[in-house]
Amino acid sequence: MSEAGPLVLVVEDEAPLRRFLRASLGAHGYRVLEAETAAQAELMAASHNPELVLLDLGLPDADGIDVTRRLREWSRVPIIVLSARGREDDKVAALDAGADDYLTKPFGTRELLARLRVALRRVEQSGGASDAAVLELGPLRLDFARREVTRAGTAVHLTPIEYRLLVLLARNAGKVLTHRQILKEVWGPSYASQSHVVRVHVAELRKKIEPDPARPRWLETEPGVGYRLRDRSDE
Amino acid sequence: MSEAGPLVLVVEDEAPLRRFLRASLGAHGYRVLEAETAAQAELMAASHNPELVLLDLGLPDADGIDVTRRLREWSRVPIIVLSARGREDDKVAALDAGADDYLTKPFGTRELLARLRVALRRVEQSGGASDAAVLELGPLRLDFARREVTRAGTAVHLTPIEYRLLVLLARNAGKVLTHRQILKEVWGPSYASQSHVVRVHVAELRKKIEPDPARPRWLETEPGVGYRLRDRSDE
DNA sequence: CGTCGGCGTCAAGCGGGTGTCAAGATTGGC
DNA sequence: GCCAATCTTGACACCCGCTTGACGCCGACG
Repeated sequence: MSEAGPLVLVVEDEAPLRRFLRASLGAHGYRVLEAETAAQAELMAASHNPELVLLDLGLPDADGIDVTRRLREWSRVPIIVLSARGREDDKVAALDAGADDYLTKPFGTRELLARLRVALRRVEQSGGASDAAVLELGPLRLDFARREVTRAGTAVHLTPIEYRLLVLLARNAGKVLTHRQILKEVWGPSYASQSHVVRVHVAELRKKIEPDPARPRWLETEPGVGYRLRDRSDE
Repeated sequence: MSEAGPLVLVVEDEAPLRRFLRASLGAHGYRVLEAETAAQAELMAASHNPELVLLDLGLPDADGIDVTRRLREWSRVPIIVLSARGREDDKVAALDAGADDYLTKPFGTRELLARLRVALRRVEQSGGASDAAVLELGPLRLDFARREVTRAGTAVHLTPIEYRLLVLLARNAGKVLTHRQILKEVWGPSYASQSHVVRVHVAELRKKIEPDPARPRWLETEPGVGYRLRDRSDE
């Protein structure tokens, strides 16, 4: 049950402190990413999408406050600033730039970990409100948070597999998905090549979302390849 | 544009500091509520539903950490703790009890205001996910502060687990919560995959809040996924 | 013109998830 | 230490939904 803990990006140029943070966080189950410069930090934040950033203000190549501001242009990841500077102006500047917390060195490990938990606790309970909550395709409407599908305003009841199938197709609307892709995503990697199951469930799905299931207008068959959910209405 | 600012509840027993906070906050556009004791604080939090709480740890009638914990049983309002105690253990205890920030006296006004802005900024962009003191869903009415549930006007007695279960579902009304989510929130992270317990308690809950428990209209099950509490009354 | 392979449809059977009840186990109050 | 309330655990029946197989249709191709 020891699954991977939250991913934390540590931005710190001094090697000893960096090592210390890596050890402390690692010992408490966090996965740690490290960056030594502002440039590195932004790259890693963009590519690895960490769940929290520990940011030292005293970086060699840029001011930490600028790093905070630039991160905030596209990300809401919690940022905890670590700094040797204890001046009130520095704190205010960092916090107003978008930081979530500010610790002055030297700080206690237990306090750092507690403030880390606070930041992570918050993103958790605010939930995944960020990812696209609702998708509209012609008369179809998928509400992922509610796990609810409506067609022309009326609710449609879908079984678990039908729902997963429709979500997969809708997320790739317009694109053709092969039988193999569909099996892998909906049924799991172990189901090798039983495309018959797919056909049956596609038929069920068509009965529920197509005006005339015998002549599909939305969920089209690409013979020999797979299926596609149209994203445009007209021909 | 100068509408009434955010409502802040100041919990502080020393009159001079209380006056100072009132003045500082008032000067920056905040509306200020004041409480001198833990008992007062809880009452005012429940009745006025402030957008932030400034909490002194050293209250005459109760420990501030207990106040935090009790507030967290029904509210997610940001709590910033002010304390003369600078010991790391105190900070960790307060933060883990549910506080969002911890300032050691003496603190600078500008830093306090900055940390206040951070806390308020967060609730703002998280989009106010149902965070009221009392919630109404069809015939159901949940009073979080009083820990009281009524259905069609008559009080309903709920066991601790039933109550936590209902609160969780109500806070996410309309959304589907998976068995795993429910277990983690109500029973704790250690309970891995014992969805059987959930079923039993959902059944108990239905007996108490559903008109016809055999045919659930509000607490619906999403087969293979989890449960959902309806927020819309219609069919 | 016949055959073959891919696709859609239907029905049957089975398995797993769900609801329900009741018997222990546990807790807390007096 | 006992009683009441509550939570857990197990057993069991039910039912929905998934799978599987059979069959017909249609176009491709020899």
